Amino acid sequence: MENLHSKLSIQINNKVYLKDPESSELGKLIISNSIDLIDELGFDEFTFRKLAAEISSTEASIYRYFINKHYLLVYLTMWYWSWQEYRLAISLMNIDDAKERLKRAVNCIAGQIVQDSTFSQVNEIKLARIVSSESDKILLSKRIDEVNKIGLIKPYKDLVERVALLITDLRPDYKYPHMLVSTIIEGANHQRFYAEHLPRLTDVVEGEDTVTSFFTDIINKTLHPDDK
Amino acid sequence: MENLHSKLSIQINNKVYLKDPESSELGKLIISNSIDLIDELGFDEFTFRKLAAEISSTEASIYRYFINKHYLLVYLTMWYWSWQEYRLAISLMNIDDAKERLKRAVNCIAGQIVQDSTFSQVNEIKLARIVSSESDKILLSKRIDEVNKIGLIKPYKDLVERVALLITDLRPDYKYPHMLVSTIIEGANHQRFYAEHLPRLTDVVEGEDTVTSFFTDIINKTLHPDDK
Amino acid sequence: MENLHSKLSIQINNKVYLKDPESSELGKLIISNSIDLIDELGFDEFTFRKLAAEISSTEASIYRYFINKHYLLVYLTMWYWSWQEYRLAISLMNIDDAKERLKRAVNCIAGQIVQDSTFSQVNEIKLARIVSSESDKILLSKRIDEVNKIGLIKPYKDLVERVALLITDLRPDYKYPHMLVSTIIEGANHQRFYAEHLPRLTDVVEGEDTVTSFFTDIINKTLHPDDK
Amino acid sequence: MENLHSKLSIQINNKVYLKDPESSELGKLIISNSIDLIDELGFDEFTFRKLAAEISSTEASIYRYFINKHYLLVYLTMWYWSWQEYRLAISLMNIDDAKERLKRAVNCIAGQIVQDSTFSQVNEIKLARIVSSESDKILLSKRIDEVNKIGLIKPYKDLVERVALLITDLRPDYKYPHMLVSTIIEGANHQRFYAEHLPRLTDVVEGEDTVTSFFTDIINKTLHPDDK
DNA sequence: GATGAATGAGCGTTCATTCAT
DNA sequence: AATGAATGAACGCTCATTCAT
Repeated sequence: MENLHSKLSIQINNKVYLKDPESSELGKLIISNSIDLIDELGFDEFTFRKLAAEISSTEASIYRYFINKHYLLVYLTMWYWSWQEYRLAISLMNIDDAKERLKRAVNCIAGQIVQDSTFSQVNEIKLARIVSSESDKILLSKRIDEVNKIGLIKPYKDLVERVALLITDLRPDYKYPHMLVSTIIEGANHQRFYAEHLPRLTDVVEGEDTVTSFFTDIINKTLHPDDK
Repeated sequence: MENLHSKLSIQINNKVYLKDPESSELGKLIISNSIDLIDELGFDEFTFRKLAAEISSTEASIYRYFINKHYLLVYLTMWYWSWQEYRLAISLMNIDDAKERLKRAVNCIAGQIVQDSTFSQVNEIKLARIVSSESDKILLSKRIDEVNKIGLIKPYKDLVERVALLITDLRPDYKYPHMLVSTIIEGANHQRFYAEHLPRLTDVVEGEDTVTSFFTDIINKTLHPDDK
Repeated sequence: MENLHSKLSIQINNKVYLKDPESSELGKLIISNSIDLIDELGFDEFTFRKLAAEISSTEASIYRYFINKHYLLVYLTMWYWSWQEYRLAISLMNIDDAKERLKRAVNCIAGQIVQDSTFSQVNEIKLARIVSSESDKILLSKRIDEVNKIGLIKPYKDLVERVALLITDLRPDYKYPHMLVSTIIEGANHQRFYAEHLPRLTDVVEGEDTVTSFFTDIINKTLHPDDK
Repeated sequence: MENLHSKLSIQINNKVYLKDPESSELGKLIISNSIDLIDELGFDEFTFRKLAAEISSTEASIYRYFINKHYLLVYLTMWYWSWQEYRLAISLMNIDDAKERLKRAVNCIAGQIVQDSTFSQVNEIKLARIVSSESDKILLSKRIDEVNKIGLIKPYKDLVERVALLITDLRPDYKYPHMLVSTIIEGANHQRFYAEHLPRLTDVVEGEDTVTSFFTDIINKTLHPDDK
């Protein structure tokens, strides 16, 4: 497992940050506390001032690491998608059956997140909640082209691509693999949020992971129309 | 058609505003110019100060109508969903076949928006783009519970409900009609945005409305697995 | 009593208001509700907007009566001092002994206020509390000279004068009758406030009206040094 | 005198400020100029914006030192009372006779203020005038309990206590020492203001410090009724 | 005479950011 | 490398006030 981890370790494009937060204690504090704080306040209410107060440091110090709070959010989001791809890679190891591979992938991207103890300064559950509710502020933002141009969306596109390939492996003639994958990823995020706040937009069934069931059902029917 | 319009006219919950913007010239200016400005700047950069400058009025005057810019966005979004339901109602008139009704509904909610000359101060194309990229700031916001409690999300929930019922009409045993509908509506919004900015997340085919095709395909296969 | 009341009825200098609030129902509403509201919020937080909301009228309507909120406070305060002088006049009727007259006067100006049912729209207890804590904003204000020039402080000066004369009647050689009276009036206000909020500045004795006792003691000793 | 000063230097509760204004040049500018400006404009017209313009700095910089202008006024007032206690301490040094001690104390608290060159950035004459006319905005304010709870009124209460003890030394049986002291302090402030603006409330005698004489007379008669 | 609508002005506050140490 | 101090700029909001009806 150790060598796996090192092989698959999470690499973040160095254009998101000015100084790698992994390279110092303060940097790690910035990461872990920003996750807590954004989860608690929402991204709009989150500021470098509040973060600085939280870690007993100063705004100026945080600016050493990130140009602005938008880029910090991009960093967290990229980390999350990279981690998701890493999880997926592990989940697919030594699995050969295309159907089973896809099933596992859907579980990864639509299923519930659990804490991963490999990365100590990251609370993956909170981070998933942040990505859920705030990542649209990156993906649908006016700044998307600028951010995309320097490659910061790559981890997300890679994840989508990788799952899309699993679909193509299974059904080479299916015409919309990328749309299907990105719709599932983002739809799952939304549905989990609605389950808590706007249940009339969902069909929650007590005691099962309705979100996963829903998307698995779609995948099965969409890709295996004549299977039976 | 005239009497239809009056029957189906768009009513907005009066808790979103302090003073009905439909009730005065200034109010209408606020609506039409806020649509232009939010579309141009994005909601984060949009401020009452800028809007006031645009309509040669003052922030104080705008505050007579809306508590803050968040509620203005809620107003616009509610208007949009109400208008969508109104469009849907028209599109389904005198159509009896359940399959055809659902097909038309999907076209409505996933299809491209065109300008509607009935409502002069609203540019529906820009508004659709705003709802596309900013409505998550309402639906996924920390304030959702407060906003939902006073009934401001009702138009969206009603729209989802109405389409979900079409699904139930066709397949009474399908378990996830609401999730399917809300996923389609929001997925379509995202996909249209990606088509322009992040094509690797989509599967655009030149010369066809890929988004509609994609979701129509899902609907068909998900709801008619053994039809043919 | 009726003719007494008419003789001694409270006349307010007509320069404080634009339109006499006694002359209309709305005017009376303005008076009674402003007393409630200033007592509740403090004068700084009190605004014509809030008052208008309270009486379901508009700011513009209130401006028909008073130039601004400062003058409304002056009105209330003048009313209060005039009412105090009226109370004093009643309390001294048919009393001839100079000592007794002074004693009653001190009771009037330093004693606790009770509701007077003669003036229905005025809650004298609340008004006394307002005068207590806010009248310094008139008497010590930068605008005092402007307000004083048009005679708006007259009721207060008249009250002080009248009590000072009682002192002079008793001790013609006492040199500081006005200072003594104004110090007592204002001191009593402060002491009552402190009794509630800053007891370390007072010497409250359970079960007696310490404020009155304190000032009565001062009066007695200051004016009767060789009485015994 | 030097070592006395260091012993008795003025310490201000650090809850009034965010950053100690004594700790920087800007801080000292804030103090000295706010005294000038409040004295000139009155506290209501005084704003951080105007102060910032005066010292060629920005509101933001001032907010580094004080939460809001109310707390700045509390700071100034506390400083004033601490300074008064310091003056008193000096004035009583090596004086043993209780009567003489009290007499000096009354001179301190009721007498006229003169400039003290020890504290360069503070113009004590202006500050005294400010405390005179504005301190009631602290002591009688709706916020008094909040301010008192965190100890910001302590300097005033200490000063009152200290003088009250002198009274008790002289007349252990006198029942209202605190009321007498606080009445004198505040009465003196008012009387000095009236002498300038509302002479009919006072009994000014040309060429003597009437305010001091008046209160000294009260003290003497109130505390030594049978002395002669 | 009373009100509805609108507005000019300015306050308090916070933010993102820079500079000097 | 990290921080303390300072600041320019703008935002959100409210107030007092006026005008037209």
